[in-house]
Amino acid sequence: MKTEFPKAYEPILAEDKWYPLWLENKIFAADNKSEKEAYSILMPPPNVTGILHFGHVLNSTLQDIYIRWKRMQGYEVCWFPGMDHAGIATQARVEKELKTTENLTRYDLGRDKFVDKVWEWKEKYGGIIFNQLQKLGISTDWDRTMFTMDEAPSNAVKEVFIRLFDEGLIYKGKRIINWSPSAQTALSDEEVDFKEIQEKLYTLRYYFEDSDEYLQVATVRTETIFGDIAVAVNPEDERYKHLIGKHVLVPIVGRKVPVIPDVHADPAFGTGCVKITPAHDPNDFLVGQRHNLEIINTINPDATLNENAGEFAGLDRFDARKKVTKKLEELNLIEKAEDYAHNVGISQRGGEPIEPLLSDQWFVNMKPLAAKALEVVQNQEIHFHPNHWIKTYEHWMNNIKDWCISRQLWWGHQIPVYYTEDGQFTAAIDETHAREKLGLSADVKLRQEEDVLDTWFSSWLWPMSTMGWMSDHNTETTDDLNKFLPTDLLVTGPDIIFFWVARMIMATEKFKGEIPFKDVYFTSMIRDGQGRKLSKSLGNSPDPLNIIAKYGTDAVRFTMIFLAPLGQDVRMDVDVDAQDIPSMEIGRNFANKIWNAGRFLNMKYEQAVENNGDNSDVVIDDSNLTTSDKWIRSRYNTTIQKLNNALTEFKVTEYSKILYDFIWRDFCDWYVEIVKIQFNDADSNKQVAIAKFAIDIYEGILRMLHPVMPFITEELWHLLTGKDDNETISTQSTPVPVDTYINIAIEEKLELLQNIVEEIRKLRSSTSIPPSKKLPVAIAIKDANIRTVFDEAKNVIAGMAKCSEITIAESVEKPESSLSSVIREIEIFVSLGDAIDLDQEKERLQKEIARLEGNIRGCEKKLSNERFVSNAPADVVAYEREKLASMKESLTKVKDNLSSL
RNA sequence: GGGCGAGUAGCUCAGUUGGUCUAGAGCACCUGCCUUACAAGCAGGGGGUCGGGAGUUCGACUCUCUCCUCGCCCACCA
Repeated sequence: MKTEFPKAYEPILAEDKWYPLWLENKIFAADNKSEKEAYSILMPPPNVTGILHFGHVLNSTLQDIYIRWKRMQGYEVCWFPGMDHAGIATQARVEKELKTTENLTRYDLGRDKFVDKVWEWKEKYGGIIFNQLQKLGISTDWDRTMFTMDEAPSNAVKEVFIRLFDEGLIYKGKRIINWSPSAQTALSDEEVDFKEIQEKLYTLRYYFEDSDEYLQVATVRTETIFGDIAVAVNPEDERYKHLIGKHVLVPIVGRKVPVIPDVHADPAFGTGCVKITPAHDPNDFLVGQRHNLEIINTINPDATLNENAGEFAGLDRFDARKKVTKKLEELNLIEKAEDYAHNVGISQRGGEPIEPLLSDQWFVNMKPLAAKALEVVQNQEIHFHPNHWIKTYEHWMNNIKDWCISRQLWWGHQIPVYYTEDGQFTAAIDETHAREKLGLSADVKLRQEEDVLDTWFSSWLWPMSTMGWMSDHNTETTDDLNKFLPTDLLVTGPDIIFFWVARMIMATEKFKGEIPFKDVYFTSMIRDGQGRKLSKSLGNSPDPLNIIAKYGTDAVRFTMIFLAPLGQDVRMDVDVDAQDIPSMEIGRNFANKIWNAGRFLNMKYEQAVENNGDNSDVVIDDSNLTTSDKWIRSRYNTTIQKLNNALTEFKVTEYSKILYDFIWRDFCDWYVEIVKIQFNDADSNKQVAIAKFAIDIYEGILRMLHPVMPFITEELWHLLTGKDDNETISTQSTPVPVDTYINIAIEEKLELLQNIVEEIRKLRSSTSIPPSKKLPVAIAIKDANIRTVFDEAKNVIAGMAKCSEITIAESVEKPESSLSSVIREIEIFVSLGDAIDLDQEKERLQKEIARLEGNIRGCEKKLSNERFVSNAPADVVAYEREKLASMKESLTKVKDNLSSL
C-alpha cells in the first residue's frame, strides 16, 4: 500500500495531531521511583500575567532540546513547569481592570475581597501562557505544574521565613528604601533602574543667622528643603573649615541648622556644600546617623508633600518642586540655575522615579548566605555557560547588601509575623504557634503583619518547593527531592542572575545543603534588525504564535537555535505590521528539505518493492556496500559524535549547524543523488536493499533531529516505519556512534571525488553548452588507490557531472578540443568539440599558471627559510614539501595542456 | 569610575590549543537550469588588506600591549 506523502510538509497537521497524543500517552510524565538515572530541569516560572514572547521561545526550545535528548538517551526525565504570582504586576493588572470595569479601587473592596478577585482573574487568564507554550511542543510534565501561591510552596515560604527570623537573619528595620509611589510599595535595589535625566540644578542661598553672608548649596530637589537638618562640608575643605559649627537658615523654612563636617561632601562637586535631608536621601540618611541628626519626613507615600511643607502640603512632589522653586526665586534665594544631566532611579514596575522613603521594612541579612553560594560557583560545582558570568556573580556576592523583602501589597505571601497589641512579635506558621512562641494564653489578640513578601522570596525556593519540600510544614524530604535534586540544567536570562539564580543557590545550600542545579545556561537577548530589544512598549515584538502559524513550530524552534549563539545577542529583521520574521525561512526551508528527502526515499523504497517484491531480508553489509555507502555511513557516525559533543558542551547553535550541513550537503546534495544513480544501476533484487540502507540512515537522522524538531520528525518517523500512532520517536534511543564505521580515508577519497565532480561542472559552466547536454570526460589518476575508488564510482561521477562517456586511467592523451584542469595532480579533460573557445581557454589556463606559480614561490620561500624548517613541527614541514611537489607537478601539467592548444 | 562582551564578505554570523585557511556558511546579489524528492529547489559565480597601530614568533583572524567604535552590567553623582 502506498504511503500518503504530501508534496510539502504541512506543520499544522503534525502539530495538532501529535501533541495531544504525546499528552495522552504520558510521554512527558516523570516517575520519581524509576531505576533510571535522573535528568531534570526547572522551568523558570513565567509570570501569571505573562504572554508568550520570543525570549520564552528561545528559552523553552533550549530546555526542550535537552529534555528530549536526555529522554531519548534513556534517562528518567522530569521538566518541572510552574507559574509565578508576580506580586506587583498582577496586583496592578487587576486594579486596572477593577477601575475600568467597576470603577472601584482595591480599598473599596478591602483586602480579602480584592485577593479573591485576583484569584478569579488568575483562574480566568492565568493559564494562557501554558497553552501558548504547548504550541511550542515542549515536553514538560504538566501534571506537576505548580503556582507560587499554591499551598505547598506557600508553606515552604513560611517555613523559610520563620527559620531565618528565628536565626536572626531576617529583621525589621527603619531604613531608606526605594519607594514606588504608583504601586505604593517598597522595592528591592534590583528592581530599580537608573536613567539619565536632564534637570535643573539650583544653587540656593543658606544665609547665616543675622548676616548678609550665605552658603551656596546646590540641589535638584528644591521640594526637599523642608526636611533639611544640616549643611555638610568636607572636613578637609579649607574654604569652609572655619564655618563648621556655625548655623545657617534653611530657605523659606527659616529653620536654624548647623554646618557639619562630613566626608560625604565632595569639595570638587558644585560649591562643596551639601544640604542634608536624612528622610529623603540614602546618603543623607547615613550622614544623619553619623551625626545623630533629627529626621524630618516631608513626603507622603503617595509622593505628595506632608504638613511639614507648610503651604506646599498636599502638592505632588514634582508640582511642589516648581512652586517651591518659584517662591525661592521671588525671595531671591536662588544663586543660579544650571542644566544638569544626572541619573535618577526609575521603578522597573511603574516606570516613575522612585522616592527614597524612610519606613519600617523587613530585610534578609544576606552576607551569611553568600559565602557558600559563592564557593560552589567558584569551585565549579555549578557551571555557568558562558563561563564569564562568574565574574558578575562574584562581584555581586562580594558586595552583597541586605535584601528588602517586604512589599506593601495585598497580592502575595503575607508575612507570617504576629504582633500583640503591646508590640511583641514573632514569626510563626499561624496564631496558635505564635502565641506558643511568645508564651501567651489563647485569648490574647494577635494581629498579622500586613505586608507581603517580595515575589522573589518564593522564587528562590523554587528548586525545593516544586519538589514538595516543607509542603506541609513537616516534610524535609520527598521522592522528588531524592530523585531530581540537584536539577541538571537551568536555562535563563542573565538579567535575573541576581534576582533569581544567585538566590536559589543561596537558599538551596542553606536549607538543603545542596546545589540547586549543575549547569546554568544563560540565553541570548533577542533583538530586532536595528539592535533593539524586542519589547511590547517599542512595538517591535510580533506574537510568536503568528510566526509559528506562518512557518511551523519546528521551523521557528530550529531557526531560533540556529541564530542564537551562546552568550551573544540575536538579531533578526522583524516586520511587526505583517507579523513576520523573514529569517524563519531558514527553518521552514530546512524542514521542507528534510520532508522531501523522506518522501523521495520512501518513493524509491515502494518502487523497489513494487518491482521486486519485499525482499527486505537482503543482508546489507560491507560486502555489498559501495565506497559511497561507506562514506555516508562514516559521515553519519562522525556527525553523531559531533552532535553529542556539541550538546554536552552546551553549544546548541553548533548542534543545529552540524545537522543542517550534514543533512543538506552530505545527505541530500550528495548521497541522495548517488542513491538515484546506484538504484538505477542495480540489479532489481538489490534495489530494496539500496533504499533500505538509505532509509536506515535517514531514520537515524530523524532521531538526531527530534530534540529540536519534534513534530516533523515524529510525522516522518511514522510515515517511514508505519508504526502505530501510540508509539513515538520521543522514546526511541538517540543514535549511538559506531567507531568502526568512521573511516577518515574513505571520507577523504569521496571528498576528492566531489572536488572532481565540481571541477567538471565548473569547466562546463564556463561554456555556452546547455546543462542538459552530456559531454565526454577523461580523467587521469596516477594513484592506484584513488583510481580504484573512482573506477567503482564511474557512473556516479558520470551522473553527477553529466558525462556522456567517462574514461578513467593512469594516464590519458589530452583529447582534441577539450578543456583541462588539474586538481591535486589529477587531470580532467572535458571534450567540447566545435563549441570550444580557444582564446578563452588559453586565458583561463594562463591565469591558473600564474596562480600556481605564485603559490609555489610562497611555498619555496617558506621552505628555504632555515628557521622555519628547523623550528616548525616536522609534519607541518612535510606537508609544505608535499604541497610544493604537488603544485609543481600540477604546474607542469597545466603548462603542457596550454601548449597543446 | 569598575567590570564584562563584541568588532571577519552588503547583512547575520562560523573559524576549536597560532601552521592542510588560497579565511568559510546562510541570506542578499549575478549567470544558467521547471534534471519526475524539494523553485521553500538544483548547478555555477562575484564579493573580505579578518576595527587601527605596535609587539611576540620561522609563521597571527587566532597570543600580548595599546588605541578607536558599539553593546551590556554594577557603582554613584548633592
